Amino acid sequence: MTTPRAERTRARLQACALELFTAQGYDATTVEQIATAAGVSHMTFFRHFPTKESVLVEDPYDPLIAEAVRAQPTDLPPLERVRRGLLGAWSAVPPPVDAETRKRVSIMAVHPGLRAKAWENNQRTEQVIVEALMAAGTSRLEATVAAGACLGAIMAALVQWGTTDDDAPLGAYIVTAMTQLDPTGGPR
Amino acid sequence: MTTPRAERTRARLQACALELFTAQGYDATTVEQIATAAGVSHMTFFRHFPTKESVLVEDPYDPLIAEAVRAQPTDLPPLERVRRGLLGAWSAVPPPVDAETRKRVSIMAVHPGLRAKAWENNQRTEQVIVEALMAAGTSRLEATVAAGACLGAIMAALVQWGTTDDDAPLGAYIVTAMTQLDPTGGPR
DNA sequence: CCAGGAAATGTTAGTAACTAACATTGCGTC
DNA sequence: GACGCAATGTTAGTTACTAACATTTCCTGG
Repeated sequence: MTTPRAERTRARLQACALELFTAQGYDATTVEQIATAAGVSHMTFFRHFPTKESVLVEDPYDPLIAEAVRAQPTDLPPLERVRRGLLGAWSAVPPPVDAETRKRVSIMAVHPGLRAKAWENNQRTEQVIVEALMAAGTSRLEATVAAGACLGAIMAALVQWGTTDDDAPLGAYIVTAMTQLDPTGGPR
Repeated sequence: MTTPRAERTRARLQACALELFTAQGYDATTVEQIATAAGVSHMTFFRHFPTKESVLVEDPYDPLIAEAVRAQPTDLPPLERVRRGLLGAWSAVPPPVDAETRKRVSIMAVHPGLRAKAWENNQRTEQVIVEALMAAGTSRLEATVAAGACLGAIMAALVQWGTTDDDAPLGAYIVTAMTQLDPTGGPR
């Protein structure tokens, strides 16, 4: 039900923000500047994005991931279920990764504060995975640890992908990360 | 070389902060209030702690961890080296965990923003582990993923310990977390 | 005991990310 | 073309944090 006008200003804000961030750096860019560049006031910015960082992130894949984890056979250990679930979710519905995505990740990857904020998002994903596991009888501690480990690994891979020059696809990094958590050592 | 006077005000600030946080919540407590409670100005607060959150955290164990990881046999896979290193560092020099520590962790555990900030600290630890692994010839990607996975698991265990009522020692949670990453399934 | 100097703290003024309350403008519908 | 609601603007705050400079406190040597 989002109005087309709102959607346009939202996109404009995102584009201007990305441009300014790459041009002069994240910290050196103020919300006021972004808003002005997009032709709106700073209040409008905050109506579309709750925080300055949120203009860089968006990640509506949580339900998908939860489903993929839930679909794993319950006789596997929790860590393995999360590992296969994440891998499966990725290969089933690979999110679009374009040049803009890369730019966004790059900005985040080199900025400790932003990486931390990105982790805040991860926490929501973690919650979702934990619930999926607990629904199958796993204890909360085991579930949280399994989710934390896998997401920690994926986050690390994401940051690496964002800082390297090499133009391998993000998917390759994700697969590497998850394979490393394979107790069998995975395919060699 | 820290002067005794400075050390005392630092401690006073920490104590007052903890008290106010537990009494009225982290967000509802202003730095000004903490400073006033400690009998100093807000500038003094920031001279001792770079940010508001930093009054809750401190974690000078990075060198220890790096050493423990470095000491692992290099023919083990990276993840296993980190896993054993962290487990070893913990059992070798368990940090003092008192009621105050628990209070601090509790405050952090229920506050998403604070958890994210705590992750910012983790990143420094991650860096240290990555360097230790790379010194033994591991690729940066593999090293980062191994460190990210283990720290993600430990972080998850820490948060669980901070939110549960059960008074099991933190060490038990850490061991559980690391055991879950054991590819052999660990001791049953 | 007191003077000198450095470390710790205070004062003041400023920036930037947010928030709340209320006014205004644009845009589709009847 | 008026009406009504969503999107935006204005204004005035609060709070974390920084910089520059003034002041106090405390230790040390004479």
